[in-house]
Amino acid sequence: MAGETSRPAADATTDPELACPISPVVDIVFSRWTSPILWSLHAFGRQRFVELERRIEKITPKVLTQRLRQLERDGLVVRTYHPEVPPRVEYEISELGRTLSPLFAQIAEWAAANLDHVERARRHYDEAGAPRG
Amino acid sequence: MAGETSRPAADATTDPELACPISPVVDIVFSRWTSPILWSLHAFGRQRFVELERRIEKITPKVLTQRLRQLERDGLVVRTYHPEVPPRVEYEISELGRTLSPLFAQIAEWAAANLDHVERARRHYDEAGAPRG
DNA sequence: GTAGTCACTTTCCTCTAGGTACCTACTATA
DNA sequence: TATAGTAGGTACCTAGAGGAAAGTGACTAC
Repeated sequence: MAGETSRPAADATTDPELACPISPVVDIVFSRWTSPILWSLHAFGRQRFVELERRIEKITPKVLTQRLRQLERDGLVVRTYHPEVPPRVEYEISELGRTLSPLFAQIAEWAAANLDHVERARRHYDEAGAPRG
Repeated sequence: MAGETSRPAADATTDPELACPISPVVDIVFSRWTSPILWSLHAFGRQRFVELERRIEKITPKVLTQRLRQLERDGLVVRTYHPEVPPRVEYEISELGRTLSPLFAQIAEWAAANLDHVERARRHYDEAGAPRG
C-alpha cells in the first residue's frame, strides 16, 4: 500500500478551492468512482468486496480497492475484516457518510427533474448553437 | 427476468445502470473545474472571460474555454458575444443552472458542518488505522 | 511603430489515473 | 489433482486530460 494511494485531491484542486467552497466536498465525495460506491452502500447496505465489484460494472479491483481505502480514510466508509477462510471483508457507510443522504436525495431529485432539460439543451446546441466569435 | 410480477428492488440491485442515479449529475455538474466555474458565476454574477480566468487561479484559457463550452452546451451557462473591439464576451448562469443553487447551498452547508470530521478521520487513519488483512 | 487588450485557438508535451495481467494464502469441492 | 472462490497486491503500460507557450485579428493608446 505504501505511498501510492492517499494523496489524491489535496493539491490537485487547491486553487479552485479558493474560489469555490464546495470544491473540497467534490474532491471527497464526487471524485471518480466514489459516487457509485457511496450510492451502492447507501442504497443496499453493508456489502462485501465482490458484491461491490459486481454491482459497479467496469470497475477494476485495483481501483475499487483504492477508492474504498480513500473513503475509509476520509471516514465515510467502515471496513470490517473477518479473518476467515476464504477471507471476508465487509464495507458499510459510516455515520459521517450517512450525513450525505439528504445531499444524495437532492441530487437524485434534481436529476429526475432536470436531466432531460440538459439533454434537450445539448441537442439544441448541436443542431444550431455553434458559438460565434 | 421474464414475466415475473412486482420485483421492485431486484432490478435495481442487479442493473448496474441503476446502481447510481446521481452519476450523470456528477458528470455534468461536478467534473473537473466545473464546480469553481459554476460557483463563481453563481456567487458573483455575470462575468467576462478574463474575470473568470483571474478569479479561478491556475486554470488555463484552453481549459476554461473547454469547460465553458461544455456548460453552455449543457444549458447551464449562457454566453453572450459582443462584437466590439476588443471583443467582449459575457457568461452568466442560465435559468436551468440556477436550479442548482439549493444543491450548492446544501453542499456548502455540509462542508461547513463536516469537513473537519473528514480531516480528523484522515489524521486518525494515518496515525493508527492501517488496514488489516 | 510598438505595445497592449480580449477571447480565444493551436501545437506540443507531460503526467498520472486507470487498465491489464498476474500473484498471494487457504480451503472446499469435484 | 485441479479448480474455484476471496480480498486484495504489484508491476507494467497506455490513453487522454490537462498544462505551457505562442499565435490571431482588430483596434487603441502611447
